Amino acid sequence: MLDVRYIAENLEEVKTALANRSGVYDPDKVARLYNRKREILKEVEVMKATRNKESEQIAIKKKQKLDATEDIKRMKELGDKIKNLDEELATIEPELKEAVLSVPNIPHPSVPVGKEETDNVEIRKFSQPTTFDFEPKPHWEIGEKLGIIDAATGGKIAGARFTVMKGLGARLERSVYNFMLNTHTEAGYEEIFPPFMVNRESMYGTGQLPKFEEDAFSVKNNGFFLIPTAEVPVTNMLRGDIVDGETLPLKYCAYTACFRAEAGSAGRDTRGLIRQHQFNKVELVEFCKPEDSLDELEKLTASAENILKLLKLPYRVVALCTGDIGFSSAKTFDIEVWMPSYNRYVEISSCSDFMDYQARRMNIKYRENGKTAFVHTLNGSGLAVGRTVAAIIENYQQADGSVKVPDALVEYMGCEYIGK
RNA sequence: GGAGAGAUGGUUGAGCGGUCGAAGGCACACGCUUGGAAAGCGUGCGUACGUGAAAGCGUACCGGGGGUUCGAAUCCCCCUCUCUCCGCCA
Repeated sequence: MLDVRYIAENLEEVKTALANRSGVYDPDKVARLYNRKREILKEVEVMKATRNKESEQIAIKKKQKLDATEDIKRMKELGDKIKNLDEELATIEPELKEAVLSVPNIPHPSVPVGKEETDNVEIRKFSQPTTFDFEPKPHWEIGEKLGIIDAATGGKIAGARFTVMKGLGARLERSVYNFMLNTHTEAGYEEIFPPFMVNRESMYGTGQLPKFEEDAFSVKNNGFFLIPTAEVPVTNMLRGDIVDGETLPLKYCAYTACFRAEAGSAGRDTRGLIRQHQFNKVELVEFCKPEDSLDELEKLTASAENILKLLKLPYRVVALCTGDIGFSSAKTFDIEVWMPSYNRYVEISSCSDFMDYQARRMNIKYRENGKTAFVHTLNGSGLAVGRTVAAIIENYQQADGSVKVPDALVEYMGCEYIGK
């Protein structure tokens, strides 16, 4: 969330900065409620100061066995007034909180201005779209034929958007995330294996709640949520903490399964591994000092890109425009891998700098030279495993229906081809 | 799931309804001392909001929420979490 006071005191500036954002939010309401809260606080704090002082006097009188009934009566009246004001505060505060939580992050000035996906800007490209001297097939057909992707059984035992990976398919899945974790830990990210379920507070912390509750799966008998991304448990590890500035940046990588209801995606990407209710992902999460965050975003994006480079998969990096960046993000790069069956680039990672937006919401600070300040948080997929597997199968497919194993994965797979 | 115990600052650990934002120890920071260190001594050491140029001052916070009271870390109620024992389980 943004700083409430900043919104109230720089209302026009905030509105201008958010002008190119999509969504509904009401900074005016934030300012109005904040100003009212301030008025009440001013009034009630003076009253409380009086009460505290006089109550002390009552204590002294009582100790001296003097009569204090008059003072007690006065304080009782004051107490009622305080109670009334406190009650008004108690109604304003949740409203204010809700209002400020609904205001999205301010895009960084370097973010391209635009309304939608088509206004995103390609930043760089690695390699060229794969060419074939035969008619390439989509990964779900290749996978089914090789007996490594079984959508039908997934549907039988769970439902639509669930898949069973078998044999070398299951091994490919495992190889890919092991390869990712090894690569990232060698690059200095600390490996985390978090819970796949989290409590409600954690979902609020990273912003999945309250706005996007329908996108998440929840567990009926205890109120937990299945994590939609490792960002949720890993970022929340530091919720409410003040860390020593010298430990920054803190860089984590985590493999988890991810669970998404995919509400509102009916009919989209119904075949293959692109859009599942459960998928594997390796996530990169970082906490750093404010002055470093834009550089760190570049590095984090490079770390994610490195996986595709090592796998020799063609990709491009896109800077999302103001209308397309996520709600909490100040700046986002998407990494898109070439997917022959789609005949276009498909998102495989989204790397975002949230600045202090998440940190303020989660109250994560660092201390340096005796002062505390909010950290900056960043995260990015490094990468989505299912989509990587799909991209490997499609880009490495051979004329005979087999799939060549990328050089970087041969040692993990223990073979050079799937289906030979 | 059953029974019991507990939750206080970075940590440990006191705290009779009143001068308690909270003793003491440890850790940490600075200074003195020293050739240098250790020890010793001294000083400092929570967060947020508000106000102020600053020092400071005000308010709130002792797991979370509610209540009693002129006044709550302390009393009452609800919730959450942790620990011990039992059961079950990987």
